[in-house]
Amino acid sequence: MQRLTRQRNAVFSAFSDAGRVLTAPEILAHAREIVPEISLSTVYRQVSALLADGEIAKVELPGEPARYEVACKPDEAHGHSHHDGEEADHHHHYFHCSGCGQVFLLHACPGPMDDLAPQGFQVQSHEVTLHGLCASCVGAGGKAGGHKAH
Amino acid sequence: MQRLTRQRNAVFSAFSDAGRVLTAPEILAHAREIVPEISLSTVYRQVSALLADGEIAKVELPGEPARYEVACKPDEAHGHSHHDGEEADHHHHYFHCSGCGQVFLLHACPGPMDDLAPQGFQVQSHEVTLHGLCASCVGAGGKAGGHKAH
DNA sequence: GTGGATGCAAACTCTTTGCACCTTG
DNA sequence: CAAGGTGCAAAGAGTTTGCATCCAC
Repeated sequence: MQRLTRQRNAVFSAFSDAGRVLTAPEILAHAREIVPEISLSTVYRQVSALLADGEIAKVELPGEPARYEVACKPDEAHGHSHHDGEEADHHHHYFHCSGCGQVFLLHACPGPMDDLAPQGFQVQSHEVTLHGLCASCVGAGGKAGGHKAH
Repeated sequence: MQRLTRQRNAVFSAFSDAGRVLTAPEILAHAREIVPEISLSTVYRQVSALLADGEIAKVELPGEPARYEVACKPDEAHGHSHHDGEEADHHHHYFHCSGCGQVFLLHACPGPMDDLAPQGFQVQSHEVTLHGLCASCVGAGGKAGGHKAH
């Protein structure tokens, strides 16, 4: 179904290059280092395909454009070709640095928070976003809040 | 500075009418019940003014258009604007119902989560969003997903 | 009467889509 | 060669802004 175009490869390898959570324009920039003529439309189309394939996951933070990260597919390469519809656990939380604007994956979860909801409400999932300064920005002078690296 | 226009009044009373967290188009709909000729631009402009005045607060949830809620201003009118740092800011979390799409304010907070961040990161704030079914939608048969309350 | 507020339309950001052309298998 | 992907441009949602008009003060 999916053809192995240079563009598809470029989009996917953009994640390996950066190894972090990327916006569509950031993916475009990385992909253009490999295929300079690639367009933003193709990035979005390949991102959609990769999302459908479960290769990457969408990361939406409040007030931010969508980002994408490589999905953690525990044992997809182990010969288990039978892929059950939903990958059970894309349950991640994120840290948004107000210094450089980057988003980092957190490897911890505060656990279920069903008790925060009012009586009679049925909690199905939760999202946590942390804001602050990443290690680099703390080192670079702490109070540099707000200015974006460009 | 601010003139008491019918539109400003209509926008502000939209919140009293609904008493919940509203998107701009929802504010427009409520305001039009009072001032039918009001435009979406004016809603956005009045919302900006009300935000600047601290009358309302912006509520941004992942993957959702911005919403607005009346700000809790503890005792701003009493002349005592200085507080002990207890709840100077409106630190709220929200519940997003996947049934009716409404957003509800939560009155609890899981507390600081600085330990979720990697070493060297400086956590300044956190946001929590719960997803699930509100009491009405649970009562209405749970899987009523998608239909909006008019 | 004057200046801030309004309504309309255009602009802007982010994302999706229609269409003619090109590439992969 | 044909199915499918690509680039460009245009369309959409959500939000902001320029401008002539209007109305609260």
